[in-house]
Amino acid sequence: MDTKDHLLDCAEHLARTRGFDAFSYADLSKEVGIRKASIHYHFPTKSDLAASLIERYSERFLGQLYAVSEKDGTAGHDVRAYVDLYRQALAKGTQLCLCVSFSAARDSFDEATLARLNAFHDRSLAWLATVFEKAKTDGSMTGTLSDPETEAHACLALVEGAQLVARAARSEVHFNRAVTPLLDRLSDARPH
Amino acid sequence: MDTKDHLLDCAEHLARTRGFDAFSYADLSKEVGIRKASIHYHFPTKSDLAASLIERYSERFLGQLYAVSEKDGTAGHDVRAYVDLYRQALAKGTQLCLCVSFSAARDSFDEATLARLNAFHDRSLAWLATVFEKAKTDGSMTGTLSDPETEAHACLALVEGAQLVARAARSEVHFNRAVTPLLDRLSDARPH
DNA sequence: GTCTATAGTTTGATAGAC
DNA sequence: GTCTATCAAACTATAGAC
Repeated sequence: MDTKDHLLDCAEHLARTRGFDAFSYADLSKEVGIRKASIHYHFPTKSDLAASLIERYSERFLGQLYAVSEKDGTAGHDVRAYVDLYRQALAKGTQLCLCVSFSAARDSFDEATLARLNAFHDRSLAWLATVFEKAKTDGSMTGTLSDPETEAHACLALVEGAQLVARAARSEVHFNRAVTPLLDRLSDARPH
Repeated sequence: MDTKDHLLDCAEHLARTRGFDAFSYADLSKEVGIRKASIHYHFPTKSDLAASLIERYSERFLGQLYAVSEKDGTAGHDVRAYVDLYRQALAKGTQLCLCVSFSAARDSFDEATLARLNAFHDRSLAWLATVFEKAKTDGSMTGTLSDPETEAHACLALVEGAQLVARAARSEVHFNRAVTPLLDRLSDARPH
């Protein structure tokens, strides 16, 4: 079971740097240190690997979001934590988060994996909507004119796009620049 | 020269739907109606094809942007036209624009193609910055608190992310929802 | 669970006829 | 310019020994 996790770790790294369609079992074999055939024992097809990757990523990431919102801080704090997760995943401009990588390769996946990808986005949007709903009452954000669901869609698109463009330029600065107007709307905004 | 354009058209379509790493010369051959070997006459390597694709796309898209800003309308009008270009490229949730597709596959390209991709983003950002600069004086946008370059980064990230997420869900509505807060800041905003 | 060996297919790319 | 024919390499996946 330890080998399986190691395989998932390396496969996730390859998917986030090269893209899911741009790495093979041979590449994965080299990174993990076992033979190609042994990978097929754990993940019979690459499609199985994709399903396991998005499932693990989704649980892990959403778990982090729920941990943030359980802390009972301001909505501004929650939004900042959300943006921080995407900045961390960017890894100084070298990687995408798995959901951005998988979104780009969406036509390569089967229905089960696509369903999990869509479920991840839906649950992210639901989490964000509750945060923006909270912002309406705790006063931790300024200029929240649109309804919470709409703000949620805009926030998700912003961080995913910021990550994509920043990785293309290999520049964390591009990410920070793109999210500045959002972070500036938080009333507990720190100087930058 | 007509065959070359036809090849570029089909290759662009494949890159924008499946991804650059997920189509082959065999796939392209079927769409265009000539044999694989004939494609190599026009584009000796797939790397040459990538370079031609991003060059043509960049000239075409930036040409459309300059045509918009030459019209001497409000900044609000320019931003709306910019968002419209990305909505059109989304094709009802079925395609990405080439720059989003290429950004995701960036590690598959050589230096020349990467330079053209980065140049496209830089020129887009420059165009957007002049638009947001104009917005400061013509009063066609509300709540423009950040400086023009920062607003440009946020706008680019928003439309690219909105397109990526909307295509993943095969839903134009996701795109429209994500860009609503931006469009609502335009003083000539239409009801929706 | 991991290995060697290999099947069967597809990949990007080339040679040479027309 | 397009074709047929072909290449070597890489691909996903399987069989069977250990």
